[in-house]
Amino acid sequence: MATIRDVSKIAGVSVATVSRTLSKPDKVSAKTRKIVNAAILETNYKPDILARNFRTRKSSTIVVLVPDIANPFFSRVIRGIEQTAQSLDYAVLLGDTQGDRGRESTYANMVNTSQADGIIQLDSHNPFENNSNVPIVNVCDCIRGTDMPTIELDNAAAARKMTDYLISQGHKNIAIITGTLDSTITQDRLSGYKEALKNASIKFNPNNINVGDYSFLSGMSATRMLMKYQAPPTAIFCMNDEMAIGAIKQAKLMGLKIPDDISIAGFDNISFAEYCDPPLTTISQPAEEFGSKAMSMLYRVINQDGAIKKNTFLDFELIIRNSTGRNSHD
Amino acid sequence: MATIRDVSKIAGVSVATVSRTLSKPDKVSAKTRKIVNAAILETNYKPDILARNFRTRKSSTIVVLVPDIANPFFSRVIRGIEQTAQSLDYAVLLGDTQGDRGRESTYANMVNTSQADGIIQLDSHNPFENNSNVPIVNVCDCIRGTDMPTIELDNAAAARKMTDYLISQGHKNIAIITGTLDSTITQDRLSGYKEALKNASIKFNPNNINVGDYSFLSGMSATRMLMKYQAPPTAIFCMNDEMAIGAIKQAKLMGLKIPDDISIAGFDNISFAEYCDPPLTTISQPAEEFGSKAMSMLYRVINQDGAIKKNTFLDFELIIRNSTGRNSHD
DNA sequence: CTGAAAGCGCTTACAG
DNA sequence: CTGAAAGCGCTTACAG
Repeated sequence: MATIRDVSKIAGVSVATVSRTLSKPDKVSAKTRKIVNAAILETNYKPDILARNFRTRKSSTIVVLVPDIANPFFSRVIRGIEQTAQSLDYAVLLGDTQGDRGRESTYANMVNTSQADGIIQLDSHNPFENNSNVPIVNVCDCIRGTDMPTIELDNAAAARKMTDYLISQGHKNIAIITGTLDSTITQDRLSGYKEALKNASIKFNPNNINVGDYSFLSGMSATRMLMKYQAPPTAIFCMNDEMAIGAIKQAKLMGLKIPDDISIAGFDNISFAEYCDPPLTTISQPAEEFGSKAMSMLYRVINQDGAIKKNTFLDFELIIRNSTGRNSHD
Repeated sequence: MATIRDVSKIAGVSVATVSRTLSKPDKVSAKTRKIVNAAILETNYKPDILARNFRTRKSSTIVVLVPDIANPFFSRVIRGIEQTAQSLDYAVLLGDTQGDRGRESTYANMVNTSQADGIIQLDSHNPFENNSNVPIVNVCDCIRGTDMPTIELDNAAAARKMTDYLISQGHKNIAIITGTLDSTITQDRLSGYKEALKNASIKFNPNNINVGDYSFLSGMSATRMLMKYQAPPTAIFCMNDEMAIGAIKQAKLMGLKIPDDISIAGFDNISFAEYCDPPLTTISQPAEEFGSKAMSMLYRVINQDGAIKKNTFLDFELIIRNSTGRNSHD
């Protein structure tokens, strides 16, 4: 590969001039620029970005910590991150952590070794033990009480909206299948559910809370348990669409009609929500926008360029489809 | 951040010795090692990997070119890449190309600028105009007639197996909904389908080929057209699961019973295949293994360490579920 | 507008 | 086993 030195020799100028022609062309005379550009073409010179990054002490790379890249919601968030990173000339390193703290800190540490300039964390952990001054943005599932800027949904409000809707359909015995309990998202959605019940003066029944883990299978097994109660719920609100799809499958296996016998709702509005049978009532989240906003925010944090908003909330939408309907049990 | 210089001063040794303590500890006396390690601890020194990469002329980073990260099959492949990359101490840069050649070559060019050591390409394009000597592995959707090592399925054999199975169920009028025609995968699966018909002495009907684009919607619209024929097909083989799920939705909308009125099969065995209604008959592909094998192969190419196999074929499996059944039309 | 020079933080032959 | 020194390919104050 040709280096800047090769170009400078052929052009008969200093390496400084070649460098300037590339980075600050207005500081170079038109004539010199022409000569240099010709030499660049001739040598097929491509600047060594690794060397440049090393010299300028910035990698123009960010790392995204994601619990599971194969999750259909996260993969859309990452698509949003990636698109915006491209337009800002940042490269995106993938840190699939599988929820493992060790992997998280390994990846997060890439900032300390100059391999990345900042971090986008999609999980509700702080990858650093104490508040460091590493640029980091927390998106989707956000920790409370840290200095990290967050981009999130008002998950309590969204869960309240869904629960309100189910109540409006005449449901009183409404179960909820939660995600893993250590996640902020789970906690917020749970409190939104409880609030809605309270506002409607419906007594909260602890048996109606079933802990899942955001997987299809946990949606199935939770539903199996719930439907064995003496007074089974007439509606089940699942904290994500996968669990709701699992719940639908289980309900059908038990011979139940949806939504006549049981209403089932999800959260996320993944693309399959529209294609399952019946189509899923759910909360739509702007997945790509989460990614895009997170990347823009991280850019501002890294480059101290623009206002840093501590907490950003994006809009959600209740999508009513046919997996839910009026309570026909009483 | 502490540098190697800081450590060397505190330890009272040269920077060379600090460097060796980290990279070739057996070349350093136990006593010196102890002193150096203490100094490293004291200063909380983290080697600057960017500087190291620059110095050693390798980035220990690879870039993966993927048409769409949000595709549930690709995201599993990437998970496989990422896991293996981790164990080989490589970082993974994400290149979501959206099928755009310009983006592909931008990302591929990162190897020429020292930002990456090699490329995994998930699409059937050569990102370089002419055969370059850039380390690259082509996986899943592979180009014919290049020097790139490929890791793929025998897609023709897999499509033949599915078609054979449908024929064995008494189907003769079997339609196929293809992916985009410029993809090698599409071509291979199409020829497998044709071969199977030929082997069974079933006359191939060009009207039974409907071109889709691997999306739900194209599965729906293709099915709408196919079912309007005077003699509509009794089975539809879709080249991926999304189109099959779209086809199922459309068939239901038209009041058809699956599989009684129409058998529908997919390809990929994404996680939703098991949860749609009826569960989808499909071809299972080892998505993670594709990624993992691709990464191992790329490692060997980059480091010229181990045998390079030009074409690797992984195993597929026919998964029979309830979206297909015996032809009950004649 | 241009060039000479320093230097980013490492690694690694080379000499001892 | 250890150190002094060169150098990876750039960028950027500084001087002119």
